[in-house]
Formats: sequence, structure tokens, C-alpha cells
Amino acid sequence: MSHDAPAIPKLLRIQEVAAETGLTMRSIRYYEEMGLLAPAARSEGAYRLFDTDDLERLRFIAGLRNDAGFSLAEIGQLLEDEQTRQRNRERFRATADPAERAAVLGDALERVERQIATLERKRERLADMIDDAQRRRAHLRGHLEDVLAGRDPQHDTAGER
Amino acid sequence: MSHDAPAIPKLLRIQEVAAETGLTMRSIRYYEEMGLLAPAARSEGAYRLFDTDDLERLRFIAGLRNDAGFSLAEIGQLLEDEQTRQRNRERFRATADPAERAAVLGDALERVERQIATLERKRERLADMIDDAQRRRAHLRGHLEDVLAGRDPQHDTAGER
DNA sequence: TCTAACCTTCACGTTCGCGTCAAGGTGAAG
DNA sequence: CTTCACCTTGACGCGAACGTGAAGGTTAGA
Repeated sequence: MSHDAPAIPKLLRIQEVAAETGLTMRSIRYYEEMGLLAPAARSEGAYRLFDTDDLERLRFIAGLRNDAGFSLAEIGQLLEDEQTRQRNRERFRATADPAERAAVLGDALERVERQIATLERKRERLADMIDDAQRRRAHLRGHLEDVLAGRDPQHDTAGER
Repeated sequence: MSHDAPAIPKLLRIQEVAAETGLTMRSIRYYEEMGLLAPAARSEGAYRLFDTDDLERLRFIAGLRNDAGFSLAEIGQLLEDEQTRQRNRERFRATADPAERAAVLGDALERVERQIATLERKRERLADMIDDAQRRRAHLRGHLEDVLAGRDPQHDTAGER
């Protein structure tokens, strides 16, 4: 009967976090230094201790960097907005003045919309590039089929651009 | 007796190209140094002269860097494939051996497919992030409407994430 | 021809995103 | 208490992607 532990969230040390996320310890510390990470819990002797939220956050950061190609500064903006959102929530609750509440919300809305615009520009670029690549692929497949079928058309890709 | 110039494609100097593409002169030279740019034409006195193809190429590079977040090395790969494609076309035409032709095409196909996979992973990430952002936006809009309508629901965002 | 604006090639400086020691404190096991 | 793996904070180094002169040639116009 091991007195079931009620809310000990199982904190991890940096090496385990590194193994878990695929990041290096250096990177993790650097991200904290750059303010991308809420100063995680610390042990008595100043060991960094991470919870599952930190893991998620780190994975998010890694994704943004590796897959989306954002700089840490940009990631900082994106994450900052999440924290700002939290604080806005408190501010929001701290006042009952509809005007101020509306202002807070309007601010947040603006930020999010700029984020979306930025992300969508990126996505559109990517979509264009993917379209190009797929057209090339289709073309190559056509040629390959021709060759494999013994055909030998001189048509040479037509509109090469 | 200026024998009417039939095909003078209006060459630009680096400063004009910079203004046109939004890049700096330094970046343009650097891209050439890194082999991303075919050594454009040179004037008598070694001035770099760019044509519209160069402009397109530079815009493409800028797009890949700024919007898609690729490194110059990665861009080099992507561009190299385009040139490889050109050369493969010649190789392809140089031989009549179906096996070799198929090999050339298969090679090109592989490259393109890897490119597509890379790009799509990126796009999926972006799509996820955009979804998140849009959900946040919808939420904020709902709140804002509530406040502007004089409502004051305590519901507080419900499922916070 | 002369000048002002433009260009060239070095070449060193800078920021970002870490890698890599160095010198020491921490923590759990035995 | 000792040991050893693990952690800490500096601090220097490095490659990428340029910025920023310096020193000098080029071009086009008055």
C-alpha cells in the first residue's frame, strides 16, 4: 500500500529531457537563457527540474526551429504571445471596465492575427514550392513510364518554362 | 549604324537588382560566392550584370530563406537539383539505352520526392500552428463580442488547452 | 577630360545558435 | 563519509550569413 502519491508530477533532470526531446543540454539551457523557457523548477542545489509542460514547450520550440525554420527571436515572439495571453487573462479578470477589457482583447486579437498572417505567408510559399515539385514529379513519372514501356517520344517536356 | 539590337535583354547592375529584389548587394555577392547563382554576365570592367532570369532566381532564393527558413546549403541542394535536371536532360538525350535512361529518370524522381517530403513535413507543421492560432483567434473574437455586448460570462475559455 | 556615382575585391567585424572545455557544487548509493 | 555520475555557471570557439569599411578601378555625363 504505497500511499498513492497524489500530485507529484515526476520532474526530470536536464539530461533526461535532452534524451526525451532530442535536443542537447546546451540548447535547452540556451533556450532558457534566451527567455523561451519559464525558469523551470530548481532542486535544492540549483539543478534544473522539468515537468511535462516544459517537455511540450521544448518540443514545440524544436518543431518551430527544425520544421518551420523560425529563428529563436521569432519563436520568442510566438511564445511570448502565449504568456501575454495568460497575463492578459489576469488583467482581464482584474478589471470590470468593459472598455479596458475590450482593449485587452483587441490587443491580443491583433497579435494573433499578425501571427496568422506571418504563418500563412510562409505556408503559401511552401504550397507554391510543393506544387512546382509535384508538377516536376508528375513529369518525371510520365517520362519514366514512356521509357520503361519502350516508347521514345521526342516531346521533351513541352513547356519547359 | 547601330544594327538594331535584336535581343538585348536589358541587363541590370547589382544596385538595381538589390532594390528590385529587396536583397542587399552583399547578400547577392555572397550567394554568387556560395555558388547559388550562375556567374552572371560581366561588363568590360568586371561589373556584375544580371538578367531577368537572375532576378527570378534571386527572388526564389530570398523566398526560400525568408519565407521557408531554409539555409543556403539547403537552397543550394534545391537549386542544384534544377541544374542537375538540365544536365540529366542532356545525358538522357545523349543515350538511347533504355536502362540508362530509366536510371537517370529514377534518380531525378527520387530527388524530387525527397524534396516534396521535406517540404510537406514543413507545411504540416505550419498547418498545425495555423490551426492553433486560428482557434485562439476565434476564441478571442468570442470574448470580445461578449464584452462589447455588455455580457460578462464567467466561462473563462473553458478547455484551456 | 574630369568628376561623381557606381562598381570591384579583400578583409576584418558581428550576431546567432549552439559545441566544448574548465572549475567546481550536488545527490543518491554504498 | 566517500564516491561517482550528474549538475552548475562561466567563458572561449565556431560556422553561417551577412555588415562594414578600405583601397582602388569603371562608367556615364557635363
